[in-house]
Amino acid sequence: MAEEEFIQTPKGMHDLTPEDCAYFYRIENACRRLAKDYRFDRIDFPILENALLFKKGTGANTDIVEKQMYTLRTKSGEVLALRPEGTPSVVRFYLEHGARTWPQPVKLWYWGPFFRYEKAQAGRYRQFHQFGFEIIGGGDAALDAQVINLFYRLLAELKIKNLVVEINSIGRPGERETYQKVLVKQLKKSESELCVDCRRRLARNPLRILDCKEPACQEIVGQLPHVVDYLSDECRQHFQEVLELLGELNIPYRLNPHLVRGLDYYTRTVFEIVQSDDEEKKALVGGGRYDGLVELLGAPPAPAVGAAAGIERIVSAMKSSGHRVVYREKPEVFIAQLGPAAKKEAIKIFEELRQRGVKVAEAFGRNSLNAQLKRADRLGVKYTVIIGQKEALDGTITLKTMSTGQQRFVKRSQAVSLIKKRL
RNA sequence: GUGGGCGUGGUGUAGCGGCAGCACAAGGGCUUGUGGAGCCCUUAGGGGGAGUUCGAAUCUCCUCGUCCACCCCA
Repeated sequence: MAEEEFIQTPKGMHDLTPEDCAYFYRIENACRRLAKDYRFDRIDFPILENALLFKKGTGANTDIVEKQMYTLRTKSGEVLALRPEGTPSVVRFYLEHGARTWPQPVKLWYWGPFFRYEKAQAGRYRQFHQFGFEIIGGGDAALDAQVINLFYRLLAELKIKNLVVEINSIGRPGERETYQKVLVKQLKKSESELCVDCRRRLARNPLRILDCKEPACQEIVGQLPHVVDYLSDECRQHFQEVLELLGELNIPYRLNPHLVRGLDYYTRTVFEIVQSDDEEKKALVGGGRYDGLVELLGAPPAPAVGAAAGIERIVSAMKSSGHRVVYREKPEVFIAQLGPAAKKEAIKIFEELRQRGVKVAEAFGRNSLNAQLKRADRLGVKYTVIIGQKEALDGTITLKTMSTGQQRFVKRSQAVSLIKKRL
């Protein structure tokens, strides 16, 4: 590729090509539209945050914080982190801007790059993009349903096929602990039959054993009680209500008793929206309720629910669903010119047409008419305006209809309105 | 973080120890002012570094990147 060392993107970082940008733009437009409809306000927050925000918020023992966070120390000794996710920042924003005094609940959305130091794979990058929708200050099950609904409609609008909402409730911390204890007790009995990883998980993160893929483990897991059996009446009812509302909204969901999310702050509802084409299950959206996070970050408690979507993953899902985004509009008219006097005229007529809303293309950097017409043909324009020395002197243009090859002289003064009329 | 696969012009690929080839794309020409078909020409390549060898894209090692699985997650 290069004689000398060629500098490439760092591992796991990627460029967005014009095509990628077109997809991003398409997705962002859909977000904006739905944000408007569901009354979410857009915010942005810094890419660098105090590292403590994530240690406290996301959880110091989560993989995201423990292993995947880019942290750095500034010259003055502050410890900052490249944001690995958005939710703690949204809560920080809520507190820092006194949004507790705004009409509740506060509905916010964001969009931007996030960073996690992990081994890159398809759909998993070190710099990736997410958008998220969060509702803070409301505990009603209808809000859980609204968040799920919003993301589901968004993906459906982007024509992504085979969408399913996977949902579970993990209750409140106390209930989860009780469940976890039961789990550990039961699993200890058959510890020797578990895989190596799961034996390790038993001590560190027993809930993770639930979605181990080893057949031996799955068999054992199949006989275990579910979290939902350990929920308080309140939580169970909340969950029931969420499910009923999803039913009312005709959202296809699948109860997944093994769905446990990796972040500490989740309570009650947890969900993912997955695209499942033959065997492969790709999570496009993940989220849930996090009633404890506001308090965890040092404010009077406020319930909240939200979710985030991986934009790169949505793009690949759109592509695999056959949704192609056109990133360059087809022009209607091409301006070809020959000679310096003609070029002056050409650049003016280009501008006049553009101002009249005509989609116009040119190749001013090219001087052979042959090459210009070739370009016009490739672009598939309906008309080509040809201006040469002769036209420039006569005050005319040549208007060529590409499909038939016919051409006629038109007075320069009438050219623009004539073209406009004939398109 | 662990294990494995793969890196050849811009893109997709062939050759598998002996002249680096093809297709598409791009630019130019055949046509000094006329596109589409055709023909011709041009640009451009083995990720990087060491080693083995008379000779390496091809074998070995290192390194970088990428992909897959695990892990985790968006």
